[in-house]
Amino acid sequence: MPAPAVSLDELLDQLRQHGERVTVARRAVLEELLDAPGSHLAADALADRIHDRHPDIHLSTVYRTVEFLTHAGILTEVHVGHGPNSYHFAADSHHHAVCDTCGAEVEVPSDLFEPVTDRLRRDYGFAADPSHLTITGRCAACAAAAEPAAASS
Amino acid sequence: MPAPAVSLDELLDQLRQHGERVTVARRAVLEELLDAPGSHLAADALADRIHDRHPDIHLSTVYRTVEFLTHAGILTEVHVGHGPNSYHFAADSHHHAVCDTCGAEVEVPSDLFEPVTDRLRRDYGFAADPSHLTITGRCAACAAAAEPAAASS
DNA sequence: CTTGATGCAAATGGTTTGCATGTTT
DNA sequence: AAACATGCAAACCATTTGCATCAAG
Repeated sequence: MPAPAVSLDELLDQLRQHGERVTVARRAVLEELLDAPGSHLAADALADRIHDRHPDIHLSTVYRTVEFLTHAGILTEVHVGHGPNSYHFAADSHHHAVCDTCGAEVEVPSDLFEPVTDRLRRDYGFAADPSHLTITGRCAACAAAAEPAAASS
Repeated sequence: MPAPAVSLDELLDQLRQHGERVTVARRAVLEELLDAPGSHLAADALADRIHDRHPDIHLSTVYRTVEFLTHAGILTEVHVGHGPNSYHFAADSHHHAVCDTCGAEVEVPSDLFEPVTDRLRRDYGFAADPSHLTITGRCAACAAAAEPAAASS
């Protein structure tokens, strides 16, 4: 289980050192993300959690904050096939495989795409950034349920 | 250059054989996709092209049509990082690497993700379907422009 | 005090949907 | 004629933005 690679204080210091302001919203976003299961949340879900303690923090602020933190290199924005984007710490590099059928998420190591990025660089000079990627498909359970016939003999 | 793997008539027959109706919109969508550069278009662009000959075909119909054709197994829906989804023939399997900076698209062979899908299956039992994936990053030109310093020595 | 972040509401872009009508079979 | 696809307008969702206000430095 990948523990958060950094602490809240470290992150806030990192901001201050770059001359960026530490605001309630920024602290709140980082806090919630730090103790989110899997450390990744969509803006919507993030706002919901933040509202428990800071009912005044607006969803648009959450959007602006994750955008800011992403540009600051602290967060990574992940594009999930359909569904909203989600955010996790850039330091905690990993990918997700999301089941189209049941929505289950499998966390996969960050080097999964190495063969892909290597080949893209070698063959096309393309510097791929797979950090935004989410793989879709069928999880083990759903795959088994979907093709019971194919499992025989 | 990957020529269309199937002809319009074959596709229409395929529909008829499954008891599905052949309509003006379906024919139009298939026609435009067949002669689109790279054989992939977003719903919006698809509608624009269709409007040249069929100004009456509504954008929502295009959406319903590509959805239908996707479920019918004829098209594949591709999720591009930001930007709208695009559609291409399922038979013409390939992926795209899209440059974050200039928007250039590199077409890459369909087996690119094989190491990824293999590993997901082996390690997680996850039946990945990479056909919807688009890789983002920097194309050769933009990567070179972005890091001139790193190229020295 | 100055710059920059936030709340709110309203706009945006992509996509979906309800319903009456038109088309395919 | 029956079933289904379509046009249109309106709804929807995720996200962005303008602007006046507020807070961090």
